[in-house]
Amino acid sequence: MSEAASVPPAEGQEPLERGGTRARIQAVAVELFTEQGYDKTSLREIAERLGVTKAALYYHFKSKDDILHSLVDDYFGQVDALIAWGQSQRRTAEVRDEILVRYLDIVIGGHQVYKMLHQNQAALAGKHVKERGQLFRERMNSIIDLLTGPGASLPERVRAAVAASGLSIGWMLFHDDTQDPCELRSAVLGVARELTEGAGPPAVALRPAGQDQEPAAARTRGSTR
Amino acid sequence: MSEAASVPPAEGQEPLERGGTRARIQAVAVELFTEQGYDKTSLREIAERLGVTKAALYYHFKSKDDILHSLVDDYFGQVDALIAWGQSQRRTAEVRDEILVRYLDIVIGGHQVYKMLHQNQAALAGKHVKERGQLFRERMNSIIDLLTGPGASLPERVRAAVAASGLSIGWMLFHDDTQDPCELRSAVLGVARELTEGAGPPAVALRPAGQDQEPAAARTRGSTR
DNA sequence: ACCTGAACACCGTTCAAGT
DNA sequence: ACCTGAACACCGTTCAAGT
Repeated sequence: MSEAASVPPAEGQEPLERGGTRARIQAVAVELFTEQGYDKTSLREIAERLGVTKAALYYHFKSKDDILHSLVDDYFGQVDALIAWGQSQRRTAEVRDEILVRYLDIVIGGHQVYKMLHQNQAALAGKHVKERGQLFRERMNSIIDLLTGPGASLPERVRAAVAASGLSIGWMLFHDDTQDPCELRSAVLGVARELTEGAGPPAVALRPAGQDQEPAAARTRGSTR
Repeated sequence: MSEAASVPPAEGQEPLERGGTRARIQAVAVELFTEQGYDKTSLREIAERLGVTKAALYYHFKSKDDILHSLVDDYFGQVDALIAWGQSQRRTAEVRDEILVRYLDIVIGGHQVYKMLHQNQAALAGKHVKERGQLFRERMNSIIDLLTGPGASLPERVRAAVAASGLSIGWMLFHDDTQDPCELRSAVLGVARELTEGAGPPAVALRPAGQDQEPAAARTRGSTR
């Protein structure tokens, strides 16, 4: 049932768990947090489903909050890696497009966790509003910077914000209803691309002026297929 | 401090509150729910801030959940009214634009409550997932229908979804940082308009073909100023 | 190393009782 | 009509103790 792959996974900063109880706790937690919400899920429920006592959970995690944050770290770690990658690249249209694609794939891959996080934003915001609570906002601002450049105007930044958050919103909104995820991926990506193309540092005209035939019509409808 | 207007407000379906204790509870609740989150806010805190006991709150509301839902009803009532209005109108480009404007103004007017609801989505999803929990999704689907028409393709529906949710996301994301809300309103609205123009039932060409000068350039950048 | 049993303060909710 | 005081089951957390 909860058998790991035959080759042991590369050891991260977490101590390697042999019995896998820690991972089983995470799996049950992400399921219940998504179904019922973080605060409505009690540690007793998690413990009962695993056949242990409440107190046993405290051997593996410092607190209930710590379980949630172990999940958060996994997800935002991917986003942070993407942002770091983007910051190391030159600011070209190709890189900006690649950021959209990679960000969408992170959202798609972490669909379950992302949905859970999105529903439980309040639980992420601790009383000490120093680091937490602004998790989404911080990342979004970094992504906006990558998509526009530092000195962009407000309308340009709004376009980038709607493009990036539109990827996740669009995916989450239609994912449960669609029977063709591939088509949805293309549609969502198409909208985001449309909002970001022509963004970035003010470029000189690339094509010699003169033959601007049918420039609007081709962009208006989603021609991703 | 908490003095009502001199002219008594029109009586709704709620029993008219003379002392205004009920309204005071709502005001304190919306504040604390936004700051700390629904689940992290205890009834004791609300009661203490009002100088009453916990049990006193149960005279005005059936439960803690009931306080939250009284706030929800106020907000979604406005959205439902907009949707009903939209459904009674003809499906023209003007009506679709008016829907965007009115929806944005609802978001702006209910900024505080909207932010609170968005952060506490998990609290809204009861265990009985019949009516609740899908509050946002239901409304969004109705708005998408109004902006596109029933037989729209997936890319068209995604465009409308990103446009509508972009209004609220864009507003929430930049509102705290901007010092010119009017400029932000224009920028956000501009992006949404760009995503919805050309939507709706397949229209015949409105202008006689022939003089399509510079159609794309003016639309590409936000020319709201 | 991994888990239990019992205790702690706090939570939402109820209800008889007061004015 | 409006509110209190005391009780209820449940929650997250701790900790000495077991293997």
